Amino acid sequence: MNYWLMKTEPAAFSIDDLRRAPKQTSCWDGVRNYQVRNMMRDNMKLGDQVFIYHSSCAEPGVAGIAEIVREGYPDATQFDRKHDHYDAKSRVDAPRWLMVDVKFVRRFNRVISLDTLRALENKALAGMFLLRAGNRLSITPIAPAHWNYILTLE
DNA sequence: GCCAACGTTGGC
DNA sequence: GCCAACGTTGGC
Repeated sequence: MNYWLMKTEPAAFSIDDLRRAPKQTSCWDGVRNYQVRNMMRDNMKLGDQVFIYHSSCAEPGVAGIAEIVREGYPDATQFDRKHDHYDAKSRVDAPRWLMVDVKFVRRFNRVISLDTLRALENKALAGMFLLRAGNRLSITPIAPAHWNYILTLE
């Protein structure tokens, strides 16, 4: 099993929105980065566990856990002319962008803040992808040891 | 709102 | 294939 971290802006879609969604499940659309697309296509598997990370908000950090319940399939928004994520260069018979479905697992009792994670970047969380300078990927892999350590921070 | 980082685009 | 311009991300 693999572990991931997926970023979302809580003003747009938060861990609570996922908890309240039908079947507590949502597609994860809008990815328009090839590295992230490739991870969705090649590496994200059913049952993989995901940290839901809140970005661009008062307290950026890990807010809870979700699970992959459907592997990569075409992101419908790429073909919707009225949608912000419309991609005129993508073709229905050769979709450029994928999404996965995620299901709510649980919300943390408190957000494990970016500050908290940063304080450990040269210690228990050395090499964590999220903490690398300039990292802007909306989905990053998490090492199992880091996953387990972060759980102890709750 | 600023700005550093860095991915993407497109002219050459 | 190079690289300047441009757009986006996301913390602050």
